[in-house]
Amino acid sequence: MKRTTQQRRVILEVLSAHRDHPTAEELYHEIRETLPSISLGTVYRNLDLLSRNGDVTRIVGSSGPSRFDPVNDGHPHIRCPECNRVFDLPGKCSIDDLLDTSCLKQHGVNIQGVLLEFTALCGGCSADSCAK
Amino acid sequence: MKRTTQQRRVILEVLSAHRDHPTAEELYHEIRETLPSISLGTVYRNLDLLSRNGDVTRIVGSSGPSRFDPVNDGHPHIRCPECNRVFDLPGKCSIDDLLDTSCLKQHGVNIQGVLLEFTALCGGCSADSCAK
DNA sequence: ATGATTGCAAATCCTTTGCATTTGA
DNA sequence: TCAAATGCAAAGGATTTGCAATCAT
Repeated sequence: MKRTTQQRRVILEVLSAHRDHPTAEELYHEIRETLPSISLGTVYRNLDLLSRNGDVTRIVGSSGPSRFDPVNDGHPHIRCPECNRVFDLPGKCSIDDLLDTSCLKQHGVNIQGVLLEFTALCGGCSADSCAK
Repeated sequence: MKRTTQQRRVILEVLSAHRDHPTAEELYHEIRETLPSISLGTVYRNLDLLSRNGDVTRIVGSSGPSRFDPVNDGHPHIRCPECNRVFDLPGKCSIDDLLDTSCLKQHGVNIQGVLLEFTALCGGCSADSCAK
């Protein structure tokens, strides 16, 4: 049975306060300010559990470590290949829209999840590129 | 300057003969039947080069190693969370369709790539689940 | 009380890299 | 000829796992 430990609560709190999408390691360092003795393994274990549970979203990318998103509504992400950061995409690209417009409906497939990520230079790195 | 080595040619040949999406390690074992002395590092190096070059597609998943697809037309994939295999999705879900229907156009973002992967139990694992 | 969860560290998995050697243009 | 590519093995980064101790219920 699942228990509400202090660690799990703080991990979710700290992640939920993020408007960006931190890595497990970044969360770990941040959480250590509140719980100095928490271990990296515990952060990984809980992020895994929370994402399996649908409380948060694990964003896997074409490179680098997983990032985590406290919002789990199936919205798409966009990744900058330079700095490897992930941003939310605004607009009506929800999971439902995707499924509606996709070829899945007609196949009667029971979808458990959608992984959608666009790659494009972000503003900062785009500016850097011009300077190069 | 890029050279056509025997290794690179055979890697591309073997991958191209696949209708599924093997991992680097799977390709490595298969290729060793033709080139017994090829190393895993060379397979990885070439798959990386080929995918950067747009000759093949690297499919990163929410778990497990990367898989590779000889077809690079931006078609979406579907992954079974049980056996972790990746299947092609038929139908008109091309990268262009995605971009047309997405919220990206109106943002004028210069997209470099799209990562689209649905998760659903495949036929085999779905049947297994019922037996459990 | 007791099973879930933790901290710690070692292990594992996947992938990349350094370097001496070989090979294709 | 000579830079690109290879084989080998070691290193690397991210994540998972085993285990004894702790903690929530």
